[in-house]
Amino acid sequence: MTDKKEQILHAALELFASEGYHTVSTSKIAKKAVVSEGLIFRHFENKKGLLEAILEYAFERMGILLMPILTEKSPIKAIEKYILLPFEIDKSEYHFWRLLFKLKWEIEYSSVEKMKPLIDKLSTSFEALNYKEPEKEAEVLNHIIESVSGGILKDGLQSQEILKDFLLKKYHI
Amino acid sequence: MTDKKEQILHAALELFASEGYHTVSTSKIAKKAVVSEGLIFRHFENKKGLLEAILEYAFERMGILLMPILTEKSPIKAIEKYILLPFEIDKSEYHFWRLLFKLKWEIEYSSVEKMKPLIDKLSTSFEALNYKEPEKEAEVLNHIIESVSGGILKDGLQSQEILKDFLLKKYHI
DNA sequence: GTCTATACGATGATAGAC
DNA sequence: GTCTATCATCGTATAGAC
Repeated sequence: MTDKKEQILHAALELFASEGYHTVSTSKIAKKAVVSEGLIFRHFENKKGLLEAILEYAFERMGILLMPILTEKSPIKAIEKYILLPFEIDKSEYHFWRLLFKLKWEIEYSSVEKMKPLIDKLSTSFEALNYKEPEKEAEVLNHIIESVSGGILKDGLQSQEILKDFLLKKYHI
Repeated sequence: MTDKKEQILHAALELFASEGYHTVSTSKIAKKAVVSEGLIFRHFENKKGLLEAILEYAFERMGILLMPILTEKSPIKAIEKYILLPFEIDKSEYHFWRLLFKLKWEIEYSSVEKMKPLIDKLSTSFEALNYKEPEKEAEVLNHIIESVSGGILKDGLQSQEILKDFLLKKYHI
């Protein structure tokens, strides 16, 4: 993070995440990153290019976060890990994930595609556990975790924490 | 909708819903409404005032939509009605609800408060049906429907329709 | 109630020097 | 790689005439 390009990326991430892409000006980003505004356009073609660089990084991070679930051999453990996911996110990364939730409605990106491997994993896990309709169980659990995650990012961990044990019990964990 | 004020409201709703509050300019709204830009500021103090007028209307509409659930005597029917809600929304009103989903992340408004009566209703319904932890069941169902609704608004009805019967079965309806 | 004209700051982006 | 200076355009908002 000693590099100015990194500084820009970092400042933009925080600002986009907390205030949204359209509301944040390049001038504001430059000030926060303590660089000249022009530099932003040298490193990234334009404002949208800056956003895309951040998104790329974000998706990479999401992949890393999901990896332990995708590689989990035990079906019950895979489901457990997914349920616990939103409750164990580090607070320092909230703004990071908030950005993805915000952008899902602000710009068009196919979250469906990105989540496909996860849904598949959950689906085979439920299948291994003899659930009647594993794909649908996977979709529903995904919906629950998605909305719980949104709740945590909007209103804080404590707003959802009571659901943690309840969900684990619900899925017999 | 013969009134120019109505025309502005209508145009702004459509534009905000499809493109977001911050991206849409007052000039664009004026063009779509076929009125002068200045008129917007006569009827509504400023752009934010216009948004608030729309939001007020939106919350009123949400109240109307939820009313049949809140007044439903049969607990099982109340739950059924709530599950069916996102699947039965008229396509012509999609942009309307999309606006609320978008704004939840774009500006700050307490969706939690607005949903309180619904959660309470679901909670007492689950209680009447002898569920062990009715409040939590209510929260989880609310999460499911919230995320399913989001899916429908983003990717269309058909993306979620397979879950309709599954959810009804899941809640023994 | 409605329109035209306009003020004026902010914004994304570029050019050129170091 | 980085900064300063600058620009054209857009965006919100106001004033005044009809």
